[in-house]
Amino acid sequence: MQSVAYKMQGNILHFLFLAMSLQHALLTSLIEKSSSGYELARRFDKSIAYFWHATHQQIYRELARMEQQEWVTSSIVAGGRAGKRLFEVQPAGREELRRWASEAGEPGELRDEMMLKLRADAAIGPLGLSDEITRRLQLHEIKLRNYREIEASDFSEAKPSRETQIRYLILKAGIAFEEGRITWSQDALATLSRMQ
Amino acid sequence: MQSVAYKMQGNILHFLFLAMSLQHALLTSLIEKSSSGYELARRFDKSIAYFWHATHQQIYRELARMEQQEWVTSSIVAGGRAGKRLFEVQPAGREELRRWASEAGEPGELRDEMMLKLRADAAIGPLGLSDEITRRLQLHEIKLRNYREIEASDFSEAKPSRETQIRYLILKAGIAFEEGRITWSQDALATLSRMQ
DNA sequence: CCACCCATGTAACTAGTTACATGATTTC
DNA sequence: GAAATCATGTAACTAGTTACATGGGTGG
Repeated sequence: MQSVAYKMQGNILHFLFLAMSLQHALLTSLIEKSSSGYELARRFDKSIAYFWHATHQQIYRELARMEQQEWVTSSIVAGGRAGKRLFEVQPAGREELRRWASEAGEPGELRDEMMLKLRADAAIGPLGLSDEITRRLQLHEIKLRNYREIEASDFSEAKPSRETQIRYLILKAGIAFEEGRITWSQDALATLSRMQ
Repeated sequence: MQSVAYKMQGNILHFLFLAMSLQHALLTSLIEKSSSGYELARRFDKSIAYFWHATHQQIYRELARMEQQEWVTSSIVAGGRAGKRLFEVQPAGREELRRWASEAGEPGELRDEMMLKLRADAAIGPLGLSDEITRRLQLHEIKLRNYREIEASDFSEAKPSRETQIRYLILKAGIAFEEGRITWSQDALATLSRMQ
């Protein structure tokens, strides 16, 4: 959250803030595998989507910024489709990733609309939220099943590598989160039906 | 997430999207108690801050927008400090709150930087994240203790009202979240130290 | 030849953050 | 009379969203 650099743009002095994380997520993803913006967007949806979503527009914008800062370079792929560019992380990008990782940060917020809707229900009377809670409960159950499948297929080795163990930790955070939401949703449904 | 209205502004036709939630959080807060923007910001930090933070600048901006839409009105307080305005919710505001509550929505994302840092650690080698995880573990423990105190003081009645039961549900979501993070952090610390 | 996926991008917005600014009232 | 708190706001940014636009390649 501290400003660490500034530059001129037009006539306006302005500060760059370096608590941004989408860039760091992309750097990590590109270190794992150099890719085009499109591939990155697809992979992001699959691997980071446990806890984050980003649109392709955002990703292209951040890639352009990172290229300006020389954290990544891009080159047009010969054999690929017209215009396809391969992004690769440069030493400055790796450096930045290390710097960012050692920074302190805030734990993320929960930011769940349902909590607001419950407050509204308490304030202006029954709003019939049970259906929506049931819908969400099902979504959480589907997510949890997916995670459990990944767990069974990717993390059952006897002697997992360091990398595998870390990726498992991340998955377990997702599993715990979904389980928590499921338990809570069931509690909420029981409470609401008891009161109706 | 659907567009439901449009209007002219300058020469540009543009759409209004009504999935916004800060306005609905403020409407609920104002129904509970009509307040000035300043009081609202303080109260927001206390009651909604389990899962959401908003700055006073954001709150004043949304209050101005809601006044334009006639969801709230404001009047200068006679006895108060110079310029103090009391905001009150109008029927259109209550109507809007009901409409929004019956809408379907997406469950919130987790969006935790630490997961990204762990991925980076897996990709470019040990980054020494244990200290930061320990720091966060302590933050979660403090939050949990606070929630447990609120639980003991506000939610021990034998026959809680509907409103109290709903507010307790919201608190329990916060408690479950913090407990989940604590358990996960301990697991992560154990895994990292085993590998080091 | 048509639909679908790959691939890149612009325009224009809404939401959230940070810095700066001002002044009144209460408390010590 | 100085510091803390109450109270409102502007300016200027960064982050994220939605709509629109374009075109090539692949599979049926």
